[in-house]
Amino acid sequence: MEKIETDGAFFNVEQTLSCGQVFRWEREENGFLVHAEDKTCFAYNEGGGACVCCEDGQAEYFYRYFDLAADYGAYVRAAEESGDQPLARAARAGKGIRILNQGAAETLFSFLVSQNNNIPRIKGILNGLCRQAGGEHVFGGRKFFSFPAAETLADFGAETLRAAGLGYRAEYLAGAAEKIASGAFSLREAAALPTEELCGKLRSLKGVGKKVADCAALFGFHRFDVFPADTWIVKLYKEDYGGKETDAAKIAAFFAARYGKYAGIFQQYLFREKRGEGRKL
DNA sequence: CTCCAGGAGTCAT
DNA sequence: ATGACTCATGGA
Repeated sequence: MEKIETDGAFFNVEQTLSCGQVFRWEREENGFLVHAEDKTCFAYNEGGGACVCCEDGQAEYFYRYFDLAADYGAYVRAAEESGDQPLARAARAGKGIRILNQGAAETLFSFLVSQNNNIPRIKGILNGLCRQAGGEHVFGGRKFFSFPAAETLADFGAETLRAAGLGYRAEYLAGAAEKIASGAFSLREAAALPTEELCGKLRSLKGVGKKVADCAALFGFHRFDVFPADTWIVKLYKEDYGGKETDAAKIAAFFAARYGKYAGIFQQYLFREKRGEGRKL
């Protein structure tokens, strides 16, 4: 077992996990189990610090996963000095958020499932998919299910996915998995594209619209220059920014232009603040 | 019962 | 370019 210890001033595990960027995690007694692709770790805050425990040889993976090389104090400072009061308040309250480096495929598939759905149910569906289609891996002597490979999801097919509770999204996931598995869609090539082209390529997949593409770009490709606009952000825009647009795409463009290279992380501060901390996930 | 959830595709203006 | 309608599913 390996252990990463770091300062907790700008790394709060609960905030990082509960702000909607990741679905595969569970609260334990003194921390959180976090599942990423075919690995699991245990993360917690304690006495002003943060710790991540993982299997031997995975420290580098999780160091990058939690984006521990980046200076999130600088993001918080930028938000506080922006003169944007709702943003400054949200950043102060959520200063422990970090944008994870999740696997591109897992992120894309997860946010395909997320459309017109709620977070507890998304978590349930994804856990079910892992149990049915994912392999097993071990952490701390316990067995956990991995996120399924695109090939496995493609083999499952739309009917099986529909039975797993995906509803009308089953065809979308099956189609995307098939294109990725066959090589017709290359996530590796997509990763080399500038953000706008990356989003365009993602949106060429059926079922991937503006919102899902933005989430995949931010959470799966670590592009901070997008601002995913969901129903909560629309509400925030109307109530706290006095905006009069109603189209989510225009609202996303408004914030993306406003916040530039910080749009993604600022979006997480605002999303978490608007959705509220006390919510059961 | 209706409404909503980290929306997107399709078709009619 | 914009607007309504529809697409499963479960919880409130």
